[in-house]
Amino acid sequence: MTTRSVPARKRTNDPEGLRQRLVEAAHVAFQLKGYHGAGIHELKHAAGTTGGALAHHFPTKKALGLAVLRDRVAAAVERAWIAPVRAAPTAAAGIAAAFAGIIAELKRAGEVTGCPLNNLAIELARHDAAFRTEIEAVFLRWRRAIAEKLRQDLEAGLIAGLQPDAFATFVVASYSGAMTMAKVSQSTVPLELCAAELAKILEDARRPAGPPADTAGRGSPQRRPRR
Amino acid sequence: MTTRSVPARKRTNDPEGLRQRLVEAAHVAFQLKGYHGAGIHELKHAAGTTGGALAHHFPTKKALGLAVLRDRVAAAVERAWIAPVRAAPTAAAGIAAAFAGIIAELKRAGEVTGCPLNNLAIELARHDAAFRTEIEAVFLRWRRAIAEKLRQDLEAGLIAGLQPDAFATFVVASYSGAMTMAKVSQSTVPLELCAAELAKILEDARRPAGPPADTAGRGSPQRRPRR
DNA sequence: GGTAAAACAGGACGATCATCCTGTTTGACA
DNA sequence: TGTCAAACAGGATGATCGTCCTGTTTTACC
Repeated sequence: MTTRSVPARKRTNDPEGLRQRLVEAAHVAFQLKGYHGAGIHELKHAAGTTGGALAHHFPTKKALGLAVLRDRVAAAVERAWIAPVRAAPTAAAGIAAAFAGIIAELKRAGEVTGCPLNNLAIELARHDAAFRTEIEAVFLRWRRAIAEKLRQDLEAGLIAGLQPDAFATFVVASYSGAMTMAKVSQSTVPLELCAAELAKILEDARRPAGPPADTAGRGSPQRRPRR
Repeated sequence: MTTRSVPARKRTNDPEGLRQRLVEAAHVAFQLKGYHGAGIHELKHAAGTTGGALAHHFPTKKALGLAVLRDRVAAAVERAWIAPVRAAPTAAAGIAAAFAGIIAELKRAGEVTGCPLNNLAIELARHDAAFRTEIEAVFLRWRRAIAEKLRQDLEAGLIAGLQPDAFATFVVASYSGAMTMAKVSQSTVPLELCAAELAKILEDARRPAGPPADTAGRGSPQRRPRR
């Protein structure tokens, strides 16, 4: 226990806290202005720190960008998509919940800054191999979570006639593209339209009542096999 | 007619040609490295010109960017999507043709640089109002072409149970998002999966034989009204 | 052929970019 | 309490950013 009666502290060393502030500031700035559009000076000013601290925690801008991807963007996808899908009773409910949550948040914010993963993906996928790998991993986890839920629904006999992996990719693609248009039009309408379309498709894939499917049994689904 | 027997020409004034070279170089560079990622020096070097010429044709980088959007990006969307959709017998065929053409071109190129409209949209939509307006206009024309074709199919009784405008937005969103994933994974697979999903959905919306629909007639479509 | 504007060349310009360097403060441990 | 590495401050650094300025060449028109 050091003498804590020192009159006034000039500085408080808080490496983890400052690191978080830097990553958060970068996350926000990248989301608003893009990776190349946001300058280092702006980032350290927003985080309330200086060049020395930034260099200590992140030697290069690339290191900071990777931290944003790993810590914030991956977490955002987890929070907005993976968790709702996993928690929902069905894939259809989970997808609807994810869309609804994001739309509600956008309306509350009053502006559309776009999907953080897509924003960085388009700007950095071809720019650097490390970024590309990291981004691809997040996309993969995202698709996997949806596909897994779809597989559960299929095995439970709740839906029929679709391939989990292909449809999961389709869902992510529809959402991503809708968010891009939402960003351009600064409106949630594209997201609402796409959510409705996906809901219709999943409704059509639903089985009538749903007696647990005889998984290995006869190959004839009860309703409209989608070829 | 001037004396054309001058020994050697040092320069050939070709304002329109140089302008095209500048716009083309910028289009390529923006596609590969993004708007902010591509520098002015790089652009004028690629176009084989100097600062004076660039300043003469485009006073600012923004002016050059807008020219790229109007001249090249809009044309790319027109060529890859609007024209195939208009030329096709049905919307389903047009959408399939657009996907197929783009996938074939990507395989020929051996790399995926992404949709030029999406690339610029995500980077510039929130950066500048002029860019946003221009990008939104291209998206609108794109969606309108698909919606128009869907409306024709509906009126011809070829399909039923979907809203043209909403579904057109859905198609553009699916493609855009799929292209983003294709860029990240450097693979055409996401595009192929999404094309197949859209084909399935449009197949399900197809009417059996297709006697020209009694447009204003009874409100009960022959097969599975999608609510 | 003379003239003026358009079409270019080529470099200067200040600002900002990301990174690095030196020096000071803090905190853990002996 | 003394020591030392980690954690920061703050500015220097060269490179590159986009823009602008001066001067020369070409072209259209009289």
